[in-house]
Amino acid sequence: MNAITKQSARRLVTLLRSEGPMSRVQIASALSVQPSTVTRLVNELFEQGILLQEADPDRSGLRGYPSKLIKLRADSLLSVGVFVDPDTLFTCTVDGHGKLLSEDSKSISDRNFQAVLGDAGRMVAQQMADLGLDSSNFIGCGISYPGQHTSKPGKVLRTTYLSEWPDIDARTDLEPFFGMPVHQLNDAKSACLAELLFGACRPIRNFCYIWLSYGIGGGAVIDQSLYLGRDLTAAEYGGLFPKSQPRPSGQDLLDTLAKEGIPVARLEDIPADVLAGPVVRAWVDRAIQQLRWLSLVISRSFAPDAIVIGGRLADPILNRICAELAAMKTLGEDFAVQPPTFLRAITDKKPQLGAAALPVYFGTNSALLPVPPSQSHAFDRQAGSDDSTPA
Amino acid sequence: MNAITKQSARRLVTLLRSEGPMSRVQIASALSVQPSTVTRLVNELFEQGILLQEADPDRSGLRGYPSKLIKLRADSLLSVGVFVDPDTLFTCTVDGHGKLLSEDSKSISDRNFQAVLGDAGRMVAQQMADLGLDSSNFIGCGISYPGQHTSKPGKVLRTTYLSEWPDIDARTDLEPFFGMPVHQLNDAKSACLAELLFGACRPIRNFCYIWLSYGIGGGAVIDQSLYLGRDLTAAEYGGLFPKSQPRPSGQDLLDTLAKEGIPVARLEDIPADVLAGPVVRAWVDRAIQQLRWLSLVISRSFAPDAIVIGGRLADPILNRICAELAAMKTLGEDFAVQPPTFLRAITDKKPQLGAAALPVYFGTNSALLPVPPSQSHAFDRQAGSDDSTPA
DNA sequence: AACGTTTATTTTCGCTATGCAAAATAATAG
DNA sequence: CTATTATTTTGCATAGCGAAAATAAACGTT
Repeated sequence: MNAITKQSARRLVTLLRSEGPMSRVQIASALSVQPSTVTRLVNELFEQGILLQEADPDRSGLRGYPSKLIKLRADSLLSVGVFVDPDTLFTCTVDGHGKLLSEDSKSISDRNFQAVLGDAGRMVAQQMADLGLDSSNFIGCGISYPGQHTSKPGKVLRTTYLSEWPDIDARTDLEPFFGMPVHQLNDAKSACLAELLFGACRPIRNFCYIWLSYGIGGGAVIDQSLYLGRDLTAAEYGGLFPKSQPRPSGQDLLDTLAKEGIPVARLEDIPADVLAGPVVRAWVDRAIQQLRWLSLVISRSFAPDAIVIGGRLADPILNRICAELAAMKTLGEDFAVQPPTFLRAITDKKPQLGAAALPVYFGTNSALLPVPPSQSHAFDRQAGSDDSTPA
Repeated sequence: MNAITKQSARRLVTLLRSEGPMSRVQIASALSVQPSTVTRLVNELFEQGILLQEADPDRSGLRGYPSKLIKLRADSLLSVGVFVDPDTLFTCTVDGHGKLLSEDSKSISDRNFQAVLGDAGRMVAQQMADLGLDSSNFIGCGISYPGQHTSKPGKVLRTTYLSEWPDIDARTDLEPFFGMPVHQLNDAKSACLAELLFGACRPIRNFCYIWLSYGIGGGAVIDQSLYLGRDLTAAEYGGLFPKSQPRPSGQDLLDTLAKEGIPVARLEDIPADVLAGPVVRAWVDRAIQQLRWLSLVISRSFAPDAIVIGGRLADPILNRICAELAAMKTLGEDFAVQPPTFLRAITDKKPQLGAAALPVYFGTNSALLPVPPSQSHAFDRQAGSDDSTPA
């Protein structure tokens, strides 16, 4: 009874997530539908427990029927996120606003598929029980891990660490572990969705996400919808930086540090003094030049409103990269139009959030385009018609 | 009475243009609607003179109700195209299959806006009269010329040659000259649409077009819809090749020839022996390397099914570029997925066709996505619902 | 060769969901 | 108490669906 199936209801939820609470009239205008349609949709979503209304503080004291603000109910659209780091398993539950209700982690001793997923299922079950909830309260579970998508549709990612994992079909292979619908995408695209649904990109219609982790990934959102491209390989920016060359990836940074006699195992373990030191500084300087070039490429191909920087690289590094890119007057010659805005991701340090965003996205999102085609030239003319003949 | 307003009707026309003639059942399956819906839509479009049906030759000799193929009526959806070269004005009328019904050209003596558009209007009126038609038989007029789109919405392109032209609003400033709806896009994006509607890209859902003319432009089609990006600047690939450096543009080729003592005024005027000679060969060799890099960029950002090469560069040059790109085993390191197909455009030598494609596109096209969101996980569960309470 | 059978496709029919325009309603300011 | 404004309701039109019926060929049987 509660899956959001109507296209317009999905557009409504997507709009509210993007713009925040709005009145019915504003919604109607934004979706290009009648206010009455909004009222009907909103009433249905009230009954499904997805929306709430509250008094509009901005309008108190003004004339007219007091508008009420329609907004997403925080405690609805609960979802589960599972992020599989090569070494650690992260799980969480989140509400529809992306607030963590619970989280847990466990180091991975046995990378066997059954073992990891079995652990994940048990961790999730425990968290649900602790919250007094069960799987029927959740819209689904998202699973993400680093890797590249391959051409096998519905199958899992290629990834070096988990290469012994079988080809996985989300529906048949993963759902038994969780008892709810399961969705999966790689770490970068999941993080991109977290930023879209819960993070800094909520109000941005078109953006590209540059994900700087151990590897380099990305995502592209067009009109509040993830654009995946052929074989889900759109915005795989890592492929633009050959692994044989210096590249702005976390692994490259760790390798650089090791070569300089500062061996560090994980990105999180880089000490603060090293982060502030000359080796990291020089590495970031070079990375910024490479990412400036990437930003130019993105601007000239996708022309997004914003380019978003996020990943598991240390915050000081990503902050500096973002700030310096944003400060650049131009990304290249002959820029006839404004360069895009640069934004710093805010959900990237919790990769489980990305996973948890998947069920929310696939269960509620819809392109925010007006449904009726633009009739800017609705002339009523057509060759071959016999309308000219009077009846 | 005849504008195609229904979303599903537009999807149907878009599908038929993409796939060619199909039976009603095939259409229903492709659009994810019921056969009865297709029958109703098809009947409406028969009455509007847009579709025809014919016997299905493949099915003769088989049991069962003989399916009939539904197809676009060639003599419907007539449109007018106006291409403004800096030196020459090209006009044409085309049918819905992109067949030229008439064409005309006139060298531009006075680049004044009123003068050029006045000439265009008169040329078009003459062609319509010669065909025994008038503006009511046409769905609209497209205007295109070289230049870059700017951030002014609905306004005209920036272009060096026509820089004295005023900001133009298609509806108010251009329609009076033609007495029908007018649409405009720059030369590259118009050519991209011609290829989508009339040319080699009809069956391709996602592709990127590389337009090599005096300048370098491009277009990106996602799900049979033109993706424009912010300020219509998506896929403006020229911006990836600084004008201060050698670049794969026609102007660069002419400059190169001039430097070698072979001055040529226009791309069409390069003699065959020069085209086959060493200067052009060397230039093309370098252009191919640059375009290989561009193709890598496109593959990693858009991940299209195909990359299409077209433009006003001489056919031997474009043919060689396309063939050599297609023959490359890989565009870069670490290609986990197939590189895209390379296609040679077939409508690029008639830039008026691009202009004429605009009214057809804006009047009939629609994204080919299924209208209902994919319900691969149509579980009916939702936190906060009171459905658990028995009535 | 005639005629019923099989098969695939198309159409008809009744119903539901969606959406729109106009009227009614509710709250507030003056 | 009236004007203003935003929302909701009402009545109607359209789009799309599922199921059943109708249709058009070819096959099999006599």
